[in-house]
Amino acid sequence: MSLPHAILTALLEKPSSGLELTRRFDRSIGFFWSATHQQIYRELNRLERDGLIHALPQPPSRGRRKEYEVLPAGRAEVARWVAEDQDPRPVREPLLLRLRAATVVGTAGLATELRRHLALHREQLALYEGIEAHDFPPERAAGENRLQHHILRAGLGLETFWIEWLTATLADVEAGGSDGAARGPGEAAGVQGSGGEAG
Amino acid sequence: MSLPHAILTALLEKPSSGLELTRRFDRSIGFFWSATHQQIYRELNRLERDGLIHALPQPPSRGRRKEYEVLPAGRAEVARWVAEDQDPRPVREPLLLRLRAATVVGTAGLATELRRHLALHREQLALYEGIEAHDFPPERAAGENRLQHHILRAGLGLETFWIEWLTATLADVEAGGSDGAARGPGEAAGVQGSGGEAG
DNA sequence: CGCCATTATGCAACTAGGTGCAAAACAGGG
DNA sequence: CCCTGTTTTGCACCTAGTTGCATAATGGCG
Repeated sequence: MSLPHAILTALLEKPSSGLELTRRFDRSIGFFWSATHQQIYRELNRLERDGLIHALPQPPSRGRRKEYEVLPAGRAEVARWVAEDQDPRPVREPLLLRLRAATVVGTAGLATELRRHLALHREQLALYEGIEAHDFPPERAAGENRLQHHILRAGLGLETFWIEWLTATLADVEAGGSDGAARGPGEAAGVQGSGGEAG
Repeated sequence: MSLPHAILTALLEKPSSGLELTRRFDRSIGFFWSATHQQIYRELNRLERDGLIHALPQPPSRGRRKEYEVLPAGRAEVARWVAEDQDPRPVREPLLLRLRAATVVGTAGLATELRRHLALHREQLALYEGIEAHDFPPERAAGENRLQHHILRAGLGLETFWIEWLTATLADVEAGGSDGAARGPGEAAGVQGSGGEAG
């Protein structure tokens, strides 16, 4: 249940309309929690219904722009949520599943996918580096915005990790080259994980 | 849509019943794609209906154990999926959102959460290291199971990244200590992101 | 045999995110 | 003023994952 809190945070930073929020999600908050405009409008209505935000007084009708502002109850809810016990979400990474599948059905087409992902992660890293250069120049390091910088560093670090991992994995996949099925159908039993069941 | 393929992969590795699959998800596949037994049973029925797997001939009735096996169509589907164009899923990380929220409403309670997450990630790293020591001992490196090892290394790398990041971030959060709201309500406008809108 | 804990499968309802499309308001040109 | 394209909000439906609970079979024990 993070979307409502993401929206509250965005509105605390700056009261906005739904469409403005959508644009800010696309370019900033969405790096770590993406949302479509439909989701955002739906959630704005719920938040207003629940008394956490309110629309600035305007005769409300369908296509008319509505500017929202966070109410004290909303701010309190965000503060509560920041301190809340919340376990890290389990990793869900289809690419790793596909790698595992490739050990059984063969690696045909896998290298192409790895290369494509590598390119995408490099692109994302470059984007983050641009933001860092712009918003956190070395001269005024250790300012008020240490936390913001850490958030960005998480993005930088994750992309860097994937680039390194993909590079290493790709090298082995290209070297191995067992494109066909690793073994005939029917003999696949009991191959993976000799008790410990790794990765 | 990864669950059906995860199940197919698991069944290719070793034909199993629903409950066996559930246990293997808990201890191995689920590290990168978790699933409950209810999800697994539901998906097994769909996969059978669609002709990708079939249950070994047994008089079928409610609580009776059913062993499943992958059909050729199922294996082909997995091979197709391995090579399929599939963009990396966008990051969804509530902890980073909460950090961002903390820059607005204050960091009260945040350090505790960071410490808790740090402990959990250290635990998970230790688990992965145990598996690596057991399944990939240094003497028989570079064997047939290079790919499996890379999968595990992804887990190791991610946990390592989070541990480092949490350690650095925690240091700053504990140093800063602006536990209360960073600024009075109402003046929050236009603070975050001077155009570039970082992190 | 009768009882009970455990194994094993499964349904139903709910939550949250994703997709497609519609409709009201607004802005500008003719 | 009217038409048209764009902005802005929103509904309806769908898919996937989660939670709570139900029910059948099985294996041991008295």
